[in-house]
Amino acid sequence: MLNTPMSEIRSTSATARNVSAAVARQGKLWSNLSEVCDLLRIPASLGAFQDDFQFQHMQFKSGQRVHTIGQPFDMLYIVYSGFLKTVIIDESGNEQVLGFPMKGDLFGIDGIHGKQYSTEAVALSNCEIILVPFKAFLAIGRANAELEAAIYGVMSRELVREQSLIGTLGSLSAEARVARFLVSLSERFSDMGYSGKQFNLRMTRQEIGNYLGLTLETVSRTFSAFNAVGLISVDQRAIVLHDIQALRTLRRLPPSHARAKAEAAKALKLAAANKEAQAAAGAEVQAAV
Amino acid sequence: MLNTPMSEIRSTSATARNVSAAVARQGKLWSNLSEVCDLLRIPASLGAFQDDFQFQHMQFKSGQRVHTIGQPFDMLYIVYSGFLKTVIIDESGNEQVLGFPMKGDLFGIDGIHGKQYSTEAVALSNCEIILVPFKAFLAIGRANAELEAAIYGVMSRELVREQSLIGTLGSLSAEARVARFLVSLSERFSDMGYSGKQFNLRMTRQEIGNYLGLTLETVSRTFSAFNAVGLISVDQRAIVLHDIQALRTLRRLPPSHARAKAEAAKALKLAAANKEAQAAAGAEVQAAV
DNA sequence: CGGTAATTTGAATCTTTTCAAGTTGAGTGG
DNA sequence: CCACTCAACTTGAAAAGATTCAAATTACCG
Repeated sequence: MLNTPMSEIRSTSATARNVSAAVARQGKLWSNLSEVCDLLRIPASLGAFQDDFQFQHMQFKSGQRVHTIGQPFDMLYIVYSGFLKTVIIDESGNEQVLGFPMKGDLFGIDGIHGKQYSTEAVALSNCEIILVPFKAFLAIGRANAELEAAIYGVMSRELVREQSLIGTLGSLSAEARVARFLVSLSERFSDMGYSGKQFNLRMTRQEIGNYLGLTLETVSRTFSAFNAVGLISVDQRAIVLHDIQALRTLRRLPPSHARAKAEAAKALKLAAANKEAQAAAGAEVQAAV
Repeated sequence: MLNTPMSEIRSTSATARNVSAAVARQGKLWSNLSEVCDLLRIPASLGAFQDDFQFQHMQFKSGQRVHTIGQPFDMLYIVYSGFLKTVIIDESGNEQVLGFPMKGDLFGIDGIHGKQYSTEAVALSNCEIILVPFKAFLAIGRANAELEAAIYGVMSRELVREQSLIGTLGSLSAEARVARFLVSLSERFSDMGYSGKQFNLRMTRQEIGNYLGLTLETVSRTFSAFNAVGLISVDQRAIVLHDIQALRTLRRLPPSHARAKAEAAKALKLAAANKEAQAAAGAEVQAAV
């Protein structure tokens, strides 16, 4: 089930298709300022008239690193296409996933302070990345005051995103973390023009668990539990969200013995009654405390 | 024990004392740009010659809010003196502490994106805060290119600080979290010119626990355990760090039954032998995995 | 000096992790 | 094209770690 590749769901514009074709041929491309602003979700009007700035693209194969920890900082990066993860590595070599940058996301900001990157960005798929030399980045702000305010806004957005992750790690159960992770992915896919209801995960259970402060087994079990109560369908990397609102506010699933009772009740009845039991199990999902 | 008030440990400069006196009289004061740069740890040379910018101070009593969630954004804030906490509040009213701003820290950045604050800043003691209108903040950057780069650096620093918190929440045991929290406080106090070895906590166990993703009981127990093995001394809010390096790299304390055995051994012997057992328990602290 | 908030500590419980084993799936070479 | 292999994933059972609930003690504010 659910093996539809992402590319078939994608709502590709004519421009995007031409661009992809071009990339496939030359593996290289440039973006102008207004395209970059558009990607970063900065009101287009601000950067529309500036064509002095051109930004080079660069291709990365799955597994390649865009930048590594300790590497001298001189670039910011914007995802043009593909999926990545950013990680920090502590003194004993343990990774901590900080985020999963995708189309329109800016990364590398951590390098400004300290003049070297404190994180590592790894491509999870083949990626096309826009290179933004920090010097150019500064020059843009100087050239246009409104744009500069918008740039601060983009950095602030990153900060808020991280704060939200802190909130997730600091106070939610495993189930709530996984649920919100799925909702957050859903929203980002929607923004990108993909389906927010069904999509393929681009990262492993290990990476998800690491990101959420859980083990891969807990992530797997939680997916299975959500699947069992009908909140989602999972098959490996393929996900379908059946009740986004429930996922959004979920705090805990009913304890498994209660679910087992529900299962038992379901088993006693037959086909027709079956559906009602399913619905009941779904309704039993707890929301706020 | 350890009731020395912070003010006695403080190494107060002549300027700072005059300033404090002035504040006590008028409850109001202005800072110029070079003073602000100094506070933010921006190389002094950059802002030294600019006297066009003046920033107003404002007093907050313990418990007062500097800004609240949803409030329209138009200011950034720099701590001149005192201690605060910043929190987010989720849809069901639960707080999550994000940080404890103190002297020299910039906060309010989260408000830039979205034009309203997404966090709340609460004074934990009487505070003096420098108000930096965002317009002025932008103007500073425009007036001086080098300064602008430094400003981005300060924002980047905040981002890195949050990433480090994410790493802590995502992968460390309760004991390691508390240990690193103490080390981090120690370093900040040192930077401020206070003692990094002994200090008073400005926040409750509840607030520490919330910040670290733990319950207040776990924090209290962990303090007690560190105290028992001689890593620190605790008495209410008063803390003495006896082995900062051990705290920095600590992953787990030996299981309590092992410590109990050590205690038993200690009980059998007497005064002189006592000290050796203590040392042994200290040495037993595990570091890397 | 009384009253409330903060802290400590114990015991039981619950969640998540750890360890272990088996399954599935994609890619590779014969 | 199929067997083989490795990584990813799933699931179970036991163990560990942290939380919850409860009670007692200690500070601190007015």
